[in-house]
Formats: sequence, C-alpha cells, structure tokens
Amino acid sequence: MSEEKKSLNFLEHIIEEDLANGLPKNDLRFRFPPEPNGYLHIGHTKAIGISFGLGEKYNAPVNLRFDDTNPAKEEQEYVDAIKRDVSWLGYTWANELYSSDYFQQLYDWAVLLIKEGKAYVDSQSSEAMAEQKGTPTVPGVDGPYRNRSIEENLDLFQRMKNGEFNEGAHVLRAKIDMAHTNMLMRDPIMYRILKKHHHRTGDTWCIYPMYDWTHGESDYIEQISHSLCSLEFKPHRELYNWFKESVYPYSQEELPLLPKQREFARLNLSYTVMSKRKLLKLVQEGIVKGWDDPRMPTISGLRRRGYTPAAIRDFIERVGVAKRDNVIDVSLLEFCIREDLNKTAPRVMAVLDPIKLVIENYPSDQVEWLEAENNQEDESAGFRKVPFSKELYIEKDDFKEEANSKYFRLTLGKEVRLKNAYIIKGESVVKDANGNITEIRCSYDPESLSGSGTEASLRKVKGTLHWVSIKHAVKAEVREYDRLFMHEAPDTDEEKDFMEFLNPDSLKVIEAFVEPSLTEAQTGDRFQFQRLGYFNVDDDSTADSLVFNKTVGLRDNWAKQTKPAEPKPQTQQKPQQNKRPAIEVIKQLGKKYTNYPADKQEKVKEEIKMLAKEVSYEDLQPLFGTAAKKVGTRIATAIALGVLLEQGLEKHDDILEFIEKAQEDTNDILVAETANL
RNA sequence: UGGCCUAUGGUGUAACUGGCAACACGUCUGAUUUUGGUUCAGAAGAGUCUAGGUUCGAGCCCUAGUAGGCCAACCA
Repeated sequence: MSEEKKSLNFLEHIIEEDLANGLPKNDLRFRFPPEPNGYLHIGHTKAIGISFGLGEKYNAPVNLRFDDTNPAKEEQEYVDAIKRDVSWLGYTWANELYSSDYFQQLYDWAVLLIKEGKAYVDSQSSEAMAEQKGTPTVPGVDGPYRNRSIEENLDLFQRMKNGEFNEGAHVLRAKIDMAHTNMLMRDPIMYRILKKHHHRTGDTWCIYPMYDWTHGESDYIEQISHSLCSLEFKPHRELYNWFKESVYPYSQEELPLLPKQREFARLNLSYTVMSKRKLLKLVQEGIVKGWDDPRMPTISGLRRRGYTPAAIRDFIERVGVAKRDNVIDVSLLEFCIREDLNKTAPRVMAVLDPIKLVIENYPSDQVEWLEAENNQEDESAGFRKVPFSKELYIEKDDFKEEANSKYFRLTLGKEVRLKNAYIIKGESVVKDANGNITEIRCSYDPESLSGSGTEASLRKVKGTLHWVSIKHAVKAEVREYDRLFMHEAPDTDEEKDFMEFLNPDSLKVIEAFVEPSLTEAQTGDRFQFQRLGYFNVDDDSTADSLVFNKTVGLRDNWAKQTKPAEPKPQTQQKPQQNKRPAIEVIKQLGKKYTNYPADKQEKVKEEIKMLAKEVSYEDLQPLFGTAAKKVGTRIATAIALGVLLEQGLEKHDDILEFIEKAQEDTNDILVAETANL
C-alpha cells in the first residue's frame, strides 16, 4: 500500500543521504537565523518554510536564533516583530536564542586560535586593508602586521576587549591566505571594536564578532545538523568550514557534531522587491505607509492585506526549492489566497462604483428582509438577512443601454437576476444634461423571488447582479491595491534604479456601499464581496467608519475578454536572449525547425535569414559538422549559408561537402534548402 | 584576464543509482452554476542552452563553448 511518494527537493535528498550514511535521526536539528534589523518578508517565508518544514517533516527541533552581532543596526522592535510573524505563520521554535549569548564562548575560542597562530591583530586602516585584499581577479598581499608574535596578539586582543582602543584602531583577523581565490579566505575579520550599546548585552562588550565567525560557531554550539541559507552564502561555506574545523579540536567532547551548510536559491516575486534595504527605502521615503502597508511583500503587510498563514504556507510549498535564480509570478500567490478564502470567507454584497436603480413597480415604502446564503462552499456557514427595497445601488459596470449577446448583465429590455432577490427587466434610463446616466429604471417580477420555488423563480436568466438597498446601505472606505512596481523584476535593470519603476497608482481609495450586516465586522475579518473579490477589515477601521482592504480580486474571465489589450509586460524577455549572438539564436531556431507547421517554418526561415546577416563564415563553419540526425540544425545552417553565399561568400571545400551530404539526406526540407546553393 | 554556482514548456518545480519528459500556476475550449466565482471535462505549449563525445540508449556522465547569478562592507 505505498502512498505515492512525493518527490524530494535537493535538500531533502541530502538529508536522506546523511541519514542513510549513519547520521542518527535524533541529531537532526535546524535553525532560522534572522538579523533583527528589519521586518520579515515573503522571501524569508521561504527560508522559514524550509527549515521549519524540515523540522516538522523529521520531527526535529528548530531554533529561532537572532543573529545579533551588529549593535549599530539591531533593535528589540525587530525581534518582537519577527517573533510575531513566525508565530503567526504557525511555526513553533524549539528555543529562542541569540548569537549574543555566545559572545564569551566565541571570545574564548578566538584566544585559542591566536595561541595557535591562526588569528592575529591587524592595526591598519580599513582602506589599507582593502587595498591589500586584492580583487576577484588579483590576489591579495600580506599586510605588515600579519606576523606579529603570539604574545603581542594576545595582549592587543585582550586590550581591545578591555576598551583601551578607539573604534577602527585594531581588528582581529583569521590568518588564512591572502592570495586565496576565494576572497573570503583572505584573512577575514573576526572582531571589530564597536563602542555601542547592544540591545541584549548592554555595554558588556566593546568588541563584536563578525558574521562568518559568529554564525558558523553558533550553529556548532547549538549542534545544528543542517544549516540552510540562501545562495549568496555559497562562497562563505569554505570559511564556515575552516572556522568550524579550527574550533572542533577544542570542544569535540561536548560538541561532537559538525554542522553542514547548504544553500538554496532565494525567492523573488514578480513586480516587487525583496531586500530589507529596498523595502526600508520605500518606508522611509513615504512611498508606502509603513512596514505593514498592504502593498508591501512583508509578512505584516500580507497579513494586513488579508492573506492567511495557510495560503502563504501553501504558496511556499508550491514554489519548491532549488538552486537556480527564479522569479515567481504573483499569480501563484493570488491563486493560493483565493483557494483558501473561497472555502472560508463569508459572502456579502457591496457596491464599489454605484449607480442608482429604481424598481418602478415595487411599492415605495416596502422593505423585505431576504434570505441570503453565507457561503455555498460551506454548509455550516448558514444564512443571513439582507434588506431589499425600491431603490438600490448596482455596479455601473453592470449596466449598458445596449449590448451584444455576450453581455450577460443588465440592458434595456433584458432580464437579469438580482442576487438573492428578484428577476428584473431594464426599462429606461434617466440622464443628466451631459448625457450621463444618473438612474436606471426597471421592473421586477414579483413571482420570481429567489428560493421561493415558483415557476417564475426557476426561470433561467443569463446574468446575476449584486446590489445593496440605498436606504440601508452603509458607507465604507475600500482600499484597492495594485502592484507596487510596473516592472516584473524592478531591481534587475542595469541602468535604471528600481525606484524608477514605481507604480504611481498602487493605491486607490474608493467610497463604497456595503450591506448593513457588515457593521458587525471586526478588524481582520475576511469576506468575499460577491462578484468582486476578497476583502478584509483594515486595522484603521472603526465602528462608525468601516475600512476594507481588497486582498485579491476574483478570477474574472469577462474582464479578460473585454480588455485583452493589456500588453504582456515586455519584461519576460530573458536578458540573455537579447545579448545572445545571432549564431546562437539560429542554432536554437533550427533545433525546433522540423516541428513547426509550414507557415511557422516560413516565419522562422525569414528570421534566420535576418539573423544570418550578422553571422560570419567563422561562426557558421563549425556547424557543417553537425550530426546527421540533428536535421533542424542542418536546415538552419543551410538557410544561413544561403544568405552568406548571396552576399558573395566563396564556396570552400567544406561548404561543398556540407551541401553534398545534405543532398543525400532523407529529409525533404534539408534537400530543398540545399538544392540551389 | 580569476574563483564558485546555475541552465528542463510563459513561470516554478519533478524525473530513484542513464530507459523515448511529469506536476502545479498561467493560457485556451466545453459543461454545470442565482457570483462571467467555485466545480467538472478537455486542449495547446518543452525533444531538456549549443556543439562534440561515451553508451544499445543521455535531461542525467565526459569535453569545449554560450548565457545568467554570486564574490573586493570593521553588514548579515
């Protein structure tokens, strides 16, 4: 009875392999190590989901460890926000820990490293050190303090710790190799003097350890088995290993397990940015109202926007884990939240862009409280009452004086159903002096009440409209959001700053009318405004002035048909394809050539001819040797060759040979293309 | 002119130690529907960056290219 096995991602493969090679399952331990210098965003959720997800999968502890080694940037406010966000997502950490808890241990180990000659105090300016460090292509050179005596190093380091020196006077460096191809191995700094107050250790320390030294050893101290981080830390792995192996002999009795760092590609989401620095800029420049602005990709922003933890976790699951750079389409995130909310959100009626509808044959003073189902996807959701009367608001978009048969909504002379109420027929319109419609007049069929079971009520009409009784309508502010940036990957453009792609219309504030039941709604409550989308009650909402956020719209096939004009944003052009040499493109086009239908082949052929004009004989020549079975490539070569010959290329022997072989081929196209060369 | 990493439909991820490329989103049909939603049925779309090699057989292995990413903070 094997449940179909879910395929593993590469991290799970690594763990399975370690387990198979004898790592006890009980030794599995993970960690999520945020620096408390900003708010968590959806990108972090991936890292959280990976490590906490693995913890859940293998029933292993996951530590929440604050990587707080830089007192200049870190604050308690961020610690609190991070804890709140991780909890909100529904994860439970085994221990709440701080790198700063290990400062003493780190210091003790550093002293031992100095004694072994593996670390030294450097007393140069940062500029001088940077110069000696070299560049990726130029090896570094040793600095003048590199070979200080162990005694001097010990003395200096001790005095650094005691606060005898000013910031910048000295640093402690690991002594590795200034000419190493990995720049991180060129005697990396382990400690710097920082006379700053730390949010946890106060003024106890005036030297603070750097990331590489701290992070790996914190993993080691916590006996983390798999330390998972994003790809940009790949080069750090070598140093991570150097440090941990250097320290291992000191503590192998108490700390037998050496952690293993592995790296995955971080998440990018289309039409937004995903770096704390850039998000902070949006906050500081007032582009958004704060870290929790519903347009922000922060966890707190998504939460305020109405996203659910379940939807976000589902999203992370679907996104997968691998090692290549990626840009996830927001439509996947939207799919996840719709899927969750569709099952759980109560339906209500709200009109965002109202126009008055008068039912001429409905008694002026009559009010009916009609039965409305709260959620047809959830039987337990029950029913509520909505008031109906002679004068209603409907959506402006839901009426046209005349329209073709594809338009299912209200027109003059046609019937539609009012959701939960009656079938109506458009009769006439009232216009102002400028010809704008100010009022729609209709008649209703008193026999057609929803759910009454009468023959009239069962009549099929093509459209159903939502509405709200004017007399009973409640005013509410609705905030509609659009993407923050116009560019799919705003921070990848080489010339333009990401701020240049800001969408000026990312927020639209609307005065809407909602059904009266919504006066009961509490902050955070989520609803489906029928036919419109999902909305939640914003933090700014009060009892007498409701504020809603639009979480996400419903899928809308009608809108797609109406304006297919929206040009597919050009941004999907792969930058690589733009810069690719013509010959490369020709090869690619050729490869698929034989699969294309005839008309497409014509097009591709023209394209190849265009490209061939940029190709030299030297480019093309190697393709003459293309394997016989790769017919497409040979066809493309033939087409391109034709262009070159036309331009006066001489027929070398290898060209003749190529043509000769092609003529003998069984593929008609190839034969035809080479026939008149 | 250096080192490291990556390359599979529009997007993202699969394909157990080589066996004629799967799933999801998106797109497009059709059915159902008192939400142009949901649900259901179906379709299109990749010969796996290129070339060569090993093999009976390569997305997986080897070689050489090409393209993209990361690396020069007393940040993490």
